[in-house]
Amino acid sequence: MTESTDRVEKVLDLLRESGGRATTSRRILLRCLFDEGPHRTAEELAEVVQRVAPDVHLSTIYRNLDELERLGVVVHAHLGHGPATYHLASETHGHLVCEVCGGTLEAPEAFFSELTDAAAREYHFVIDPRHFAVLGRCAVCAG
Amino acid sequence: MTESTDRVEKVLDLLRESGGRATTSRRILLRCLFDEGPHRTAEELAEVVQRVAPDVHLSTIYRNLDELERLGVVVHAHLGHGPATYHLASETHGHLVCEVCGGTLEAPEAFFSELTDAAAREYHFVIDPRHFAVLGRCAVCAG
DNA sequence: GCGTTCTTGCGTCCAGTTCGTATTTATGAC
DNA sequence: GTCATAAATACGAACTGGACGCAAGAACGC
Repeated sequence: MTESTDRVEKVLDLLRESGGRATTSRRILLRCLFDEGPHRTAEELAEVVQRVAPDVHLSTIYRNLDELERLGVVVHAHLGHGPATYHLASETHGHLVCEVCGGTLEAPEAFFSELTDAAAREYHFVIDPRHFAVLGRCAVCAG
Repeated sequence: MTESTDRVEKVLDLLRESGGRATTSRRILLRCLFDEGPHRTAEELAEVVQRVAPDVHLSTIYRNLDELERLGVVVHAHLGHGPATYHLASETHGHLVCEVCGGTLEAPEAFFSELTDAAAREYHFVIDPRHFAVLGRCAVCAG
């Protein structure tokens, strides 16, 4: 608990350094991001935040997530259809998402390195495997 | 023109075979799909169709695209943010989409084969590289 | 032709997200 | 501590992309 509080305050310092302010809703949101698992949608985060501070509005969550993303603290990813999910930038990875059951597999960035290299070589294109999921069928649904 | 008319009629035959009907709006939509370039959004297609038949409703476009997809004539792909794009199933390929400028590169399915193989090997996951784009930065925007 | 069934147009509704605005709040200067 | 000021907030409304229900219209088999 104390550890995640430390990390929260570190990010708030970062916010202040860039002209932002350390507000209650940001503190709670950050706590949730550090304590809860990854792949949280804005709505899910809002729900958790609102258990502590019911007045925090969903649009505040969105704006704070935007701000945190601009600071490089969180990133969002689109895992197929449906809402975007947010997680800490320090925990990035690629995603394999099943089109049938919606299950997601996390794959290390290294898993995409061959494709990334090929894209750079053949198209001078720098792939970011984190922002969008790679879709397909999982072991169960493909069988 | 005559050639694409032939192709349109062939699809309409397919529709009839599966219990569907050959309607004016479907004829025009198919004409657009064959004549216009790929990567058309439903809205763009609606605009083109409506130049010929202004009464065709956007929801009709959606429904017909769904139906054509069920028949395997067209497929849709999500190229990053924004609306889905539709193109002929015979012209499938993967997409590399630039997050900065929005430009899209088409890559043959073979380009993804190593990743596809690795996913099958390591995760028993069957990748479909066509449905969602791979995001990143194009040569210009990465430079 | 004629009835059946499919399709269409229209309006409405939905999720996910963004935006405008008046009000509140954190922060630095005193 | 107090105060001015700029930043953030709550709230609601708007917006985009798309799905849906329904009554009216159009294709098709006979």
